[in-house]
Amino acid sequence: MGRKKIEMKMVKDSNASQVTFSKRRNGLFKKANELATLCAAQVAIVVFSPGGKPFSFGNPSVDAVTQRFLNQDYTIEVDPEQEARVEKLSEELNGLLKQLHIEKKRGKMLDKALKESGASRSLLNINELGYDELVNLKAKLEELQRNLKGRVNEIEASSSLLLLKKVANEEVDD
Amino acid sequence: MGRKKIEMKMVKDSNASQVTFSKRRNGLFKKANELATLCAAQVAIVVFSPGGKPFSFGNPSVDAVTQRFLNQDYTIEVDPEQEARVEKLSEELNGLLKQLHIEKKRGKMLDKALKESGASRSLLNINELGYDELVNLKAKLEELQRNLKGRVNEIEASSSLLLLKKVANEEVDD
DNA sequence: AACTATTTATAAGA
DNA sequence: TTCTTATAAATAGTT
Repeated sequence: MGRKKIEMKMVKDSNASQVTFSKRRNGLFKKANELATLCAAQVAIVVFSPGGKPFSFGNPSVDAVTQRFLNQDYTIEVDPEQEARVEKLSEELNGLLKQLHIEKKRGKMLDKALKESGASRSLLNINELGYDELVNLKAKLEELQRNLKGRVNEIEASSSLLLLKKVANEEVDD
Repeated sequence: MGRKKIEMKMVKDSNASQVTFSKRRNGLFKKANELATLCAAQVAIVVFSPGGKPFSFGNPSVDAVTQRFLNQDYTIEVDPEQEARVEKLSEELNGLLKQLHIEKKRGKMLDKALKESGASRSLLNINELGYDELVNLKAKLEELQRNLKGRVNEIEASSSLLLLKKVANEEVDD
């Protein structure tokens, strides 16, 4: 759909391919969003770029759709040995969760203390910054934002697909 | 893209909606296929129709994309020791999921054969004995998944705090 | 299911 | 990267 018709299956030079990927990924996600909005459907998409970076779209969320897949479950055959391993894994994960919880609390306390002691001072400092310094700070914040956004995408996609994997093995059709 | 422009978010009469859903789902999957073919990208899509029926698209397969996601490193600023443990747990879980899938397929085949033979389910000792255990395992896996999801959330929250703190510090330093 | 009138997506180009 | 534009492709309403 453009200046010329393109044939399928070409691995153009990586530069142009990157542009095409970016455009078409946006298009795909837009279509998915329209499908969800227009038809009250639930949609989850995960894409790996040629460079290996993950992207995801979900309505209401990748996770929600995933959960729904999980719940339309089938009978499962059990192996007692497996059951024991799963139990062990659960315990280990619980242990990790406790540690993480502790660390998280510690981080929050530090953050809170930081804000209380230095918040107003920081604002004053910002006012005293020169133009170049402000530009610098802005760039840093933007980079931070991009990094965090990408991170969140990856985390969501990873955890969601962990759930998806069990059930989405065969393609379903009318 | 049609006779008239349509506004987003309308729950038309269920009949027309069904047609729209079908058309657009096909379009979405086609786009996904083009993206995968053209850009050597991997794509996985799952859709629930308004009627609640599941559809999926995958290239090279939903399962393959899923596997790749699983093998990704999505930890952030965790201490190395924990990171190693989580990695190990992920691998173990991955293995369990594989086995689970195999067992699930076997269960389906057995079930199908059973129905075709017309035999009563209660006559199948092995299957019947395993049922409670199967339910048990299913519940445990779901719990495990919830735990893992919670852990990812915590990692995300922790990293956010760390990053915010870092910026605040840089801010003061400047 | 097919058929168009239109809208939308996008390949190239800037 | 972002925008512009010519054209291909998707699709809403119709038959």
